[in-house]
Amino acid sequence: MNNQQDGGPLTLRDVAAAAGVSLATADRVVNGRPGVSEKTASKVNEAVQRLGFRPLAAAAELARARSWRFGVVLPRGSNRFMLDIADHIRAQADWFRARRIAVEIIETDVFDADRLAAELAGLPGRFDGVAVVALDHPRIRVAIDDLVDAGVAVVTLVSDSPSSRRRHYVGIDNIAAGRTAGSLVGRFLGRPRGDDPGGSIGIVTGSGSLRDHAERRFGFGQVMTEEYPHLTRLVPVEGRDDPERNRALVRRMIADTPDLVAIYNTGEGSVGIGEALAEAGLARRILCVGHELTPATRRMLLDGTFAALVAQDPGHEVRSMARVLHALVSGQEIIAAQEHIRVEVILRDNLP
Amino acid sequence: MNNQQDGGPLTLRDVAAAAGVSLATADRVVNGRPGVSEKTASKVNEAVQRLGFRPLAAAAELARARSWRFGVVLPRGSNRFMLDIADHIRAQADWFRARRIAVEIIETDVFDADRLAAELAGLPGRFDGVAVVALDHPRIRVAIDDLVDAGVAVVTLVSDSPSSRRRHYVGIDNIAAGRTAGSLVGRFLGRPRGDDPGGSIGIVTGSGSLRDHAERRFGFGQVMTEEYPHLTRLVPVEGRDDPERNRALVRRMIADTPDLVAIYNTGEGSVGIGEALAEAGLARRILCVGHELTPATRRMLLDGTFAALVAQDPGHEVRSMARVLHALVSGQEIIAAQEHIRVEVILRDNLP
DNA sequence: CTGTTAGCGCCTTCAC
DNA sequence: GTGAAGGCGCTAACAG
Repeated sequence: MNNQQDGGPLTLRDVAAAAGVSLATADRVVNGRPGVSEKTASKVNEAVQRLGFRPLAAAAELARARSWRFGVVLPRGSNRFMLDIADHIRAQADWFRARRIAVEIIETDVFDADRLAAELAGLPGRFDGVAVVALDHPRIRVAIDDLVDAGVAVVTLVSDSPSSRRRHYVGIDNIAAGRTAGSLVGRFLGRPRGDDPGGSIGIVTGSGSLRDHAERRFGFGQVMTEEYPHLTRLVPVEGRDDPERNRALVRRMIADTPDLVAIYNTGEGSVGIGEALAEAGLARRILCVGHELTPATRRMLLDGTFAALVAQDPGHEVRSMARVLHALVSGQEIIAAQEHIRVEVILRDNLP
Repeated sequence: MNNQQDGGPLTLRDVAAAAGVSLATADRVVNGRPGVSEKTASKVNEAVQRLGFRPLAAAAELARARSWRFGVVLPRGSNRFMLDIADHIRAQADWFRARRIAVEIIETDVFDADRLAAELAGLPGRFDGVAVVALDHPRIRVAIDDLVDAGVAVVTLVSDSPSSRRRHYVGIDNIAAGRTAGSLVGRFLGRPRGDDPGGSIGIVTGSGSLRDHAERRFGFGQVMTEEYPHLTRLVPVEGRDDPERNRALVRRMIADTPDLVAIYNTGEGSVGIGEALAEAGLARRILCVGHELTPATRRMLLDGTFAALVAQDPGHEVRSMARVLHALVSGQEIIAAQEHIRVEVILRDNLP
């Protein structure tokens, strides 16, 4: 790491001197601004290379003296996970302030494409950067592309709109998340032995049309088909992430499925599943795997109702969103490796 | 988040004006420096509260114009995981440079307490902050405390010395990591059914005296005893994290243990275990759980030799170390929640 | 196309 | 105990 012959830290001024140009010219080259001849530019670049110059971020930030407005579009009301996202944004207030970033959380009906599209249409001019919990819907794609065309830096958050021209997606690979859930269920149930008939697996999902849930079901199904063909998957039931609905659905599932051995919930509202099982005296006897760490799922992990959770860290996601938007608006590079959001597996024993 | 009535961003100058003092005095109060009377201080503090002032990090950093020297003491030669740590430190070079931090990696024989203690004794004066992969040994405790007394900010990395006065430990809870491994092994093997005799579990460990490995064995044993008493744990064998030794040990283990059903490796060198199993035609038939994601363990996860890994993210650890040391030397607060290093579970399906 | 110059917001001598 | 003034390294007007 001893990569600089310390004769006092290297500044742009040193580079300018070494290249025989003025500070301003060196600055133009380093920041890729126009108005410099080919040869002067290469002289400066050569000096940058030779001296190993890197601009001091703090000084650049101070001198730029620009402030930014970011908007974060989240589903209104909503579930614990989204509330956590909002809380983490507020918890980052100092980070934002220290970078002259004003953040506004905009709550809207994300599940209604028209409403969401209309909301997005009103954003240019109000914000320099926008993070949105998106829908994979043609109207949303257009709305996002319009935002991008209006010069707004756009990233999707948690739920992607991959066909849009958003600059970045902050969230997990939901197919991988579903596969992970599938492997956990399959392995936890164990290999069939002797005359073991396998059994049925119930699938509770939020809605058939949400991309993230669909991807999870898809990944789950992949693993089940490939690796655990002796297990039967029931037709997914839709509880719209609502504990009450989930409870009713699971009650019926229990009644209708004598060989039920496991339940996979692709979304929120896991607590309803736990309640239905407890009522039937089946808690801990039927294997449950769900998503996201919340007070409710934490409790059910600790009491054994749920065996494992597949999760994404909302804190990481918010910090990543902040870094990425800031990098995008201020023209810095984003370090992909650092911004990868992991699919986490949480058992009772590695609860954070 | 609309917490500032924007009339242009708030600066220390505004606070000084509001409190009726000079910039310098306001600065002294805000940074808790001496030489201000009680009443002036409270006037300033009141203004800070009322206006909701937060200093702009970039300006502070620039004005401080101080540079720091950090040293990171790592085990010499060493395994893939430690090499990854070193690589991540080099990959953070820009981050460090942008904060005027010069980092030096110091390789030493961490496993020899005297050698390590001597190395640490030579550090004061050379560094403002030191991160060390420590040993839980009285001599190391003293060496760390001496460093702290010499005014050096010290954090332990990956392996702790909890009785020392190090300011922070950057690493995972190894008991939790061992428990997690235990739950994975227990659940993957499945509940005993009918006349199922359970089986034996081999334990491969680095050395009996390393604290992290001992803690992992302890956590693993806790879960086994509590939850899976039908499984027999063999006496741990010590392979010093060396693939060759591990291979020989596992060969013998296979020969001596007809009912071997699983192997848990608390440390490195998992590849030797995989090789021994492959030779015996037992790969994928004996359940393996190990630690840390490396090219070798990744391969064995993909081919099914290992069912799961319990891991810590070296990238997170290096970034956390950097943030914490920087915060310590520059007198900033550290956000505990953000610095918690997670015990990760990696399956084939959620490989990053 | 290139150079000069005045700050960005805070910290740190140095006087008072 | 308090204040005035210069500068940290870079950027962005403005001249030339």
